[in-house]
Amino acid sequence: MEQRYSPEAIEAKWQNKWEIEKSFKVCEDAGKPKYYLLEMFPYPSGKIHMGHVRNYSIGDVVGRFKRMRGFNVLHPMGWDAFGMPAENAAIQNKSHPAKWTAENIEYMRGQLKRMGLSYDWDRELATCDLAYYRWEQQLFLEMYAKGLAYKKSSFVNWCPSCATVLANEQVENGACWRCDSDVKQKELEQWFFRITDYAEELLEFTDKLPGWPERVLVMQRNWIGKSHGCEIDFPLANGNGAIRVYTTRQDTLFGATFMSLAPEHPQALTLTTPDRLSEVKAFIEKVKLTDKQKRTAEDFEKEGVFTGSFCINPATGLEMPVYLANFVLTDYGTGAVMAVPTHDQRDFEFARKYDLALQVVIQPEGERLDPATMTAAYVEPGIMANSGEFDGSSSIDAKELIAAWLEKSGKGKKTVNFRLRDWGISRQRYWGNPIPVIYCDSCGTVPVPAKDLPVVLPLDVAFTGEGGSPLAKLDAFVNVDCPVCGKAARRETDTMDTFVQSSWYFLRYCCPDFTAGPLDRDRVRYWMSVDQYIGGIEHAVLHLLYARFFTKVLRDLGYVAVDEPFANLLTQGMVIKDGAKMSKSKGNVVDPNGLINKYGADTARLFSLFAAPPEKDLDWNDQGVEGSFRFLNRLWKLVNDCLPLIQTARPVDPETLSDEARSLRRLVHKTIRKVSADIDERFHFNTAIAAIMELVNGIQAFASKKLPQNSALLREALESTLLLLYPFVPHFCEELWEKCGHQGGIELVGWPGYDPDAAADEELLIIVQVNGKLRGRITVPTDASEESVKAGALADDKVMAYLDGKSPRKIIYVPGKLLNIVV
RNA sequence: GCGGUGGUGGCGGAAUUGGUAGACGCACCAGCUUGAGGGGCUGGCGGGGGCAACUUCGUGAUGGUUCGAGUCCAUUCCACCGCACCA
Repeated sequence: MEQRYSPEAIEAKWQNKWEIEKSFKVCEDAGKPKYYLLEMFPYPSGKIHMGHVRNYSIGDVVGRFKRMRGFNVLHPMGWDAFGMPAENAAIQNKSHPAKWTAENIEYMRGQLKRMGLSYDWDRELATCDLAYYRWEQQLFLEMYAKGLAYKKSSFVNWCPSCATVLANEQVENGACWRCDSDVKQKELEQWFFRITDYAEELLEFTDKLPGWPERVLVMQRNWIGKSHGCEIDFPLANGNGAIRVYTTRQDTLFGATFMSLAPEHPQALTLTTPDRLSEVKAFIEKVKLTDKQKRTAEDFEKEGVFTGSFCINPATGLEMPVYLANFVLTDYGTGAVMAVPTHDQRDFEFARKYDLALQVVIQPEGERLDPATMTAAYVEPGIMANSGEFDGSSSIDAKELIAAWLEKSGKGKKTVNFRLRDWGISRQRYWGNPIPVIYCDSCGTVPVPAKDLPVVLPLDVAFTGEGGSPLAKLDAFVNVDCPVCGKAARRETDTMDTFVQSSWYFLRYCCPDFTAGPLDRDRVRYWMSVDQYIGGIEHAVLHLLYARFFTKVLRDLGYVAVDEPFANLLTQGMVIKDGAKMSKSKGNVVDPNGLINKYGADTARLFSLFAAPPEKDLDWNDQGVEGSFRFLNRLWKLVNDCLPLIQTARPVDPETLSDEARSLRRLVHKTIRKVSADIDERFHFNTAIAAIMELVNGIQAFASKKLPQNSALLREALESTLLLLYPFVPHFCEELWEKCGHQGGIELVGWPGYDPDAAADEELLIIVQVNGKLRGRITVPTDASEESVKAGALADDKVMAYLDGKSPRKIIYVPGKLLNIVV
């Protein structure tokens, strides 16, 4: 009779059943509320790690809970399958990225299935499948037609190790986000997505995403980097044109005494006088060779070179020497800065070094700055000085006044500037989605006509590891007739950034089998937006910004009806062990396979959910895993011991219960109430599990008492426990549920409701304080009046001792909770 | 420097609206069970004092508001994360 808890057999049994019956397959159903639940899809790197276990365990609790609650839950899974590691592995193993990727997917799919995750596997997709990326090519061409995809020559971030371009978002501390090599600057013709067209809306909607963590929104706002300022033209002294600057400090205009240009500024060389040419060229070369990270560090020595030219301050009419300066960034504002050494620290240091003029135009209140004795720039607000008609007003007002004066006089205009740059998507790599474009000597850049799509990524390619894209060496791919004029032309050999694929995969999940276009508008309309998205914080800017951009573009192309893709975002914490993030290099990884082999998937899931709330870092602890396993064993034994009682039990009759029995039943219904709220409202799975553990402790204590056993109550208590625990440990609960004599599975039963009467307290514990300190506890009937509670408290021996004969000055009563006697 | 998050027992963490600080679990200690190991069961477990009932202190620090503060306010220290020469 007694049977040990053996997860291996149980888990295989239920996983098999779910697979055969396609238990989690969904389609659109107008009769049910929909719930789109999504976890960030993995890169098929080889095998899953603990971060995946945690991410997908969190998701699965939500999915199973929502299904029990009657929602039509879309819960898909797929593979972010293009990318560099596949190519690198292919070079190393003399294999093929397609083979490596397919094998990894095969293996990792098996691992996910062993975790018992409730995905609709019929919707599985891999971004490297033609059935996926072909539609992305169509979307690219639609974006090209609208001017949202374009090509330009620019200085780009170049990773020499990966031999490819990186987006700004993929450069971390001047190094490649993937391989950590130093990133160099290189001038290349590149494809871009015009994300800057959406900068304003992307920013605006960060205030309309209440379901997102504040820090992610803040990071996105900072990344977009909107600022208000002015563009001002400084005429050249020789009368040949002007230099345009961007500034947010137009209030300091009268104090601008020289001009600083980025070394890459297009006017840098044309402004250089012949006598200065060799020195300027040497400076530009030097800056280009400097590592960008070092160059943009705050403490990097400010250096520059005089071009020999002068421009005119449009406010003062004074001549200003034009310098090139290493700290001026070419891709922010206009790449030219009006230098105000008295009120900007960088300009101050620069002016001191090159002995340039200083003019104070903002005086702190009650103080007079003297340029001769200043040791640092004064950057705070103050009173305007040396600024003509603006003298005497506050510098805060002067910002507006001078902006208005510039506009009126035609010398400048108010403008808004963004830090966000367009998204460079060209990658000089093979394992990606080919950019569907042809170059013709006569016709220029020609998009591949719709009838010729898709551009299939050829598989018969050699992986030598020598520089350059393998595609460029494949004549059969490169050489093509121009679709316009028919003459010999060349294909684009760059592929798209893998972040393009992950920018719309969640839309394709709505209709993965659709063959008439990228998206089935009706099905997308039914499912979108994603109700809950769950993933790592590392994508706070990259993926989550690109996906928002794509959703807005696809909305404007008529494919989707929503403004934002993800209504609620949960960023789960990292998995930590021995004080550091789990990683191969630290040698502190716990292999999910070993864990599942030893304890089963249910224990792995339970511990990863119990040890910390989802958004916090999880401190991995092998002994803690033992504790979770122990709990399941204890419950297993308890249910099995009670089976004979359960199987013959009738429904509970509240009228016949003893005091102990009513008390246990109260615990059952209170626990249902708490667990429901913890899962649904707060995603606090750790406290939900703790409450269930308390319930099990209570049931066990009751069952072990030598009381006449109440089979009806035990049945209600244990079966409620199984229902509550099901989202966390589904195999375990299904198995015991079946043993209790039920057929058809737990999800059909639905989430248990609680009986308010059964959960209601019969008497109340009132905390009695004297002067705010705990001095006694009294129990009173639930309907006790304030007067009777006060009388009861004052009559309490301990309370009386503390009152020491003094009469209360004031008595505060919090109904049903607490009484504070002030003396 | 700017922004965000956090600081509670030996450890992970509870305390949802300002109302019993330390739920639940881990580790540890004692006892029972078992041939031993393992496992299981029972009890204890913030610091100081006391045989004990009990008492006193205690949520990074300092001050404040309040009958009452882990929770609110001010100042401050520390840790982690993100951004950072952005004109």
